[in-house]
Amino acid sequence: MLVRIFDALNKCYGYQNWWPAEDEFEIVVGSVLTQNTNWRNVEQSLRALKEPGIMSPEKILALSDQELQRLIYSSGFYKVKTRRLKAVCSLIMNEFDGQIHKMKSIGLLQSRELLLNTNGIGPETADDILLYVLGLPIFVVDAYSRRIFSRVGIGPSGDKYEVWQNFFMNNLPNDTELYAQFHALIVRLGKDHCRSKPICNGCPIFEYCSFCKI
DNA sequence: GTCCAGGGCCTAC
DNA sequence: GTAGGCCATGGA
Repeated sequence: MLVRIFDALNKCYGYQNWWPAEDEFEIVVGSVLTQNTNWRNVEQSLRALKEPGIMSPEKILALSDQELQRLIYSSGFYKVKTRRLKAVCSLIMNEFDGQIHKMKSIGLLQSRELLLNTNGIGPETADDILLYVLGLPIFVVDAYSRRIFSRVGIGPSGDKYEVWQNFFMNNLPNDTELYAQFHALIVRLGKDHCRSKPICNGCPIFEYCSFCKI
């Protein structure tokens, strides 16, 4: 069922350029800034960091909190996100010589554990980094995933992250590219359809979705 | 004016 | 272990 839904979304929307970024560290920064925040707001902050050439862990750590807060202001929660960005930058500098891709050498489970023990990195942000930066096969669960597949009527009950992650990973091939594209397609679908409307005209998964058919 | 966005932490029971 | 409050801007 999940593979068929993936195919339907893929056919409808095609390849999603996810995650748009010039380098791997920019994805890390974006994953923190986009927490509960519209991507449009995040893009302003990413530009504010890139234009003066500050998009690196050592340069971000060299900024005062006030300077960093000003640069990421448009992303909201700018005080907590300043703390979180510096925490993940410190991790990258202290453990991986400033190069996030070196984290891959310690394996998926240890990488995930390390990220989850970092202030401001929860399960979704950790999995964003594992999947889109390190290219490791792990499924990213978000609010859209839960909402859409609850409405389709095939998702698990409750909203525990690991339960939902297991639901996807136990019913899909263990494939980084598929996980990356599926998550992107789910977000795309979530933006287009099934937000609050009781009927989703033209929804690409209409035939599978009990919600659309109400 | 209200609602929500590509979450996570902290505190109180 | 979990429900609720909090963090905050910007567009619809």
